[in-house]
Amino acid sequence: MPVERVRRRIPEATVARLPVYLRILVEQANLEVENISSEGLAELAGVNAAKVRKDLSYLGSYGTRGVGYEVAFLVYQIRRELGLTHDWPVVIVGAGNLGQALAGYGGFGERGFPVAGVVDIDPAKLDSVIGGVRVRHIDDLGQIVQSRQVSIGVVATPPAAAQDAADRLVRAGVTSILNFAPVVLGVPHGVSVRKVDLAVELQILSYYEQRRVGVGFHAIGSNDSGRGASA
Amino acid sequence: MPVERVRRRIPEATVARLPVYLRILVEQANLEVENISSEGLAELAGVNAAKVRKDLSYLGSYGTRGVGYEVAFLVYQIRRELGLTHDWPVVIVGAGNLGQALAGYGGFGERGFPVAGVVDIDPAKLDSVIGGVRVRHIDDLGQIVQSRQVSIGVVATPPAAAQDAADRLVRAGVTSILNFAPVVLGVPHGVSVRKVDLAVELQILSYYEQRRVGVGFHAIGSNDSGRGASA
DNA sequence: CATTGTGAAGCGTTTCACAGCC
DNA sequence: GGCTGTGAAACGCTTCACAATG
Repeated sequence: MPVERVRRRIPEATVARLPVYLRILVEQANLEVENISSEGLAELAGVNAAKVRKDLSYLGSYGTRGVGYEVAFLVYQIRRELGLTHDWPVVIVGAGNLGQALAGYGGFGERGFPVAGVVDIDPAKLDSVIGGVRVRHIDDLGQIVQSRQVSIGVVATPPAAAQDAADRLVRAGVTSILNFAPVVLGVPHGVSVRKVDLAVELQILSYYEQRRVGVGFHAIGSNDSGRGASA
Repeated sequence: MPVERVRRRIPEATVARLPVYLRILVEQANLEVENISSEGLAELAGVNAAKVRKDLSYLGSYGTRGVGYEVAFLVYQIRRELGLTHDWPVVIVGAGNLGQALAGYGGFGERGFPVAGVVDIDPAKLDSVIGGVRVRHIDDLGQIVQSRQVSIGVVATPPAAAQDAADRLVRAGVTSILNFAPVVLGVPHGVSVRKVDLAVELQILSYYEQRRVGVGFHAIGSNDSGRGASA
């Protein structure tokens, strides 16, 4: 067992940006870029350089004054901090339109989140194969979670079934949920939930779109990760 | 022409929550609930009652002390404020896995965002019909945007094509973009962008999941809209 | 001497607490 | 009496500005 050292508490807003930095740094590494300044990374991430420096400072002092940050090293540090040193198998509940698209989308596994299973409550959907995974009955959830050590579940059901899906996931032992259903999930204390809600996103855009009429401007923040309007 | 009255500036964080309140209020209206207190709405939305009151106060003083808020009236006011009094046709760029799922997902149109068109650059994808809409070539974008008065575009392309998609959308006259590609889009000042990035969401969950090991607790915020861990 | 790392100021959001009102 | 509306306090995040430094 490796000894866990004391972990600094990283602000939520920073945690939400680290994945963005990570993606950019990996791209830069592929382009054989060895060093990057806070200024350079900020540009690519669409944020302010001071923010980049502050964010990275939570990981430790890994930059070199006058030079910048070593790309490969930063990639390593961010991966470690985000817990991306190993895979996190996920289980998808709901084999409808969205569940299928998610399971079929290869990017999941590539990025360290292999689909350990797809389950549905509808017998008609069973045994079809999506993205190389056979759809199983929701009653198999516990077994899948146990055997594959799943700790992240994805709710891709219709709204009416979402709370039940979440309850089942929690009962099966899942402690993080990514919710695509337009429903506020109730989960026990200690379970993390993040939601992705298309209608909400569009309605937010609608608000700024409406304001645009007769006004000349608008800047718009976004999902924690600070992307907005930009040039 | 209706006279536009002076519009209060609503904080971004509040704008992101209004769609959630709206959805809940519509549900309550369907359940024939006539009045709701800030406490009640807060419970259903998974937020604090004071926040609900402050949020709603930006719309005006529409509550009744000692009673609460009239559900139907609030629905109307939030709709108006969000610009949901008319439809906002959207155009989807990218007819791959995700683009198809989005176009096929009926919820779009129902919620006031009918799919005015789906375009792709790949000739092989043309003319297939998704969700009742025929896939057209990306060169038709301008024509679609013009004729259908589209101001919101959805980028559902692979990452490498996302910036080009955004550029084309902007050239066609779109002023709001919902981006599903894991890429930071550069857009001219005045164009709103919101992004939905599955990998980022999963990586954020990974962070808290990792922290969980050996610790006993965690609360986790989310996409501007304040859903977190709860009981 | 370019660039990091970081106190301190600034700003937006949340929460408290209570006066105001039905 | 119960619940809203809102100043004011508390909090967290962002940005500034500059000393530290390879």
